[in-house]
Amino acid sequence: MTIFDELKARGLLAQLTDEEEIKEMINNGKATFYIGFDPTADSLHVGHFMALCLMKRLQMAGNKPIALIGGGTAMIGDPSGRTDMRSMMTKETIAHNVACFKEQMSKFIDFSEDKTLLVNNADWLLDLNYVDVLREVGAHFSVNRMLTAECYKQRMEKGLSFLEFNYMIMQSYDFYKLFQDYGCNMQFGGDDQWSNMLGGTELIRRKLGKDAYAMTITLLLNSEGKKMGKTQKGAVWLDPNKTTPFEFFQYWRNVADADVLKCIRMLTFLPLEEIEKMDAWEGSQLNEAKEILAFELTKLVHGEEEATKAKDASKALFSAGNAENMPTYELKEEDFRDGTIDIIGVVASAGLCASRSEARRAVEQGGVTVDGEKITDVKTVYTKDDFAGDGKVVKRGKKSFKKVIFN
RNA sequence: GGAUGGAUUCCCGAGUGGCCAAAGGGGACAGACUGUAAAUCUGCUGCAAAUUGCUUCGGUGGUUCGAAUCCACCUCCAUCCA
Repeated sequence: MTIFDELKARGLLAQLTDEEEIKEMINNGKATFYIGFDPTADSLHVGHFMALCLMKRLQMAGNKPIALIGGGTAMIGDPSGRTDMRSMMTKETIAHNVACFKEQMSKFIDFSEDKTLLVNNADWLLDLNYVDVLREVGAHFSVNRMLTAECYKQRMEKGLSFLEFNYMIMQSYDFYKLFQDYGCNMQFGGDDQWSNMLGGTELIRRKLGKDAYAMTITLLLNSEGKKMGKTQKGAVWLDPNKTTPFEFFQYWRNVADADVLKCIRMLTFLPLEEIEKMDAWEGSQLNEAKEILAFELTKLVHGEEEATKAKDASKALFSAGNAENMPTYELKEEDFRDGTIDIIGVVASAGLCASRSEARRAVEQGGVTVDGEKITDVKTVYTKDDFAGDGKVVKRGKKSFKKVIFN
């Protein structure tokens, strides 16, 4: 199976400028492509992960990848897919994020021996001269045309600053620059980047009279049409300090029935034949598929050892096993008052609830369990000895829990 | 620069002197049912040493016994005019 067919079968391809041409190029390893990552946070998330996987797949097929970190474009802020204005980031924040991105990326992509090029568009964008850019690049863009682009249309109602309006031009310039300096003839990105990417191919055609191609990856949406990889608390990060391997595992373990197969197909490297077999699964059998998805992804992101640990911890929690790999909270001296701590204090201190009020509610509603025993009396009190040794397993709701100890 | 409308809790949105920790909806959380899914039903949703106290309605001052609500100034947003 060719790489193109595989990408297609996995449902990864969204829009292409020229299907036949792109197919020919990537199947034969003739593409030098780039994917841009704007450092808008200090960690990569699932969306970036998909792009990195694509990079890897194409690289394995002999194509040459360029990872572009948008240290320059982040100064502007991409309005695509946003209904409100991005808050501007300080230059210091961006610099810090760039460093974090670089480090994380090197875990997924091999940058040795020029296998993958890593560039930062701050290196060329920051030195641009305003008037020169207007004359050389701005002249090739029609405002009328730009305004009809989907990403701006959405913002016409809520407001769009001139700063953000220029984002497309900056990204187009990136492509033009990479085309000239590195022979980069293709750009990949999320589907929300489509208009920005077309800007680049068009700029290249107008300025150089040459063809460049663009292709977008399907955005990972759940059955309700919302972007996946987001929780109430924010994104699902790849940085284990921001989203622990266990939380990461649980996120995928808990996806809806309707979304499992799609996720497995798009995110994992499992062979398509195996995935096709799972297609026949239904009902509670899908639980197995969810576990496979969670394990595979955790393995890709955090390594096999962490993935196994997360799997064991999850098993221990939901089907009684050993509590060895559970997340643990160690009570501190100041958590106790007069040598004791009430159940509310335990739940709140361990971080299972954001406040004591919330913890109180959880207990009152019968959502708190200590060592498998439901606690409904808010006045229940514990001593330090209760948490000695192996401590106690405190659960809030079905899925939040911690082993609480005191030494 | 001018005119008008606006800013309320996680989000949308009511409230226009006391009955307001603030209607209603969404989301989130918890319970029941289940398969760690979905749907449905119920509860709950500012904080705390919790029949009470404290802090919140863009910001700062003011009027008043009492302000989300009235006044002044400021900041930001939208629409129209330039």
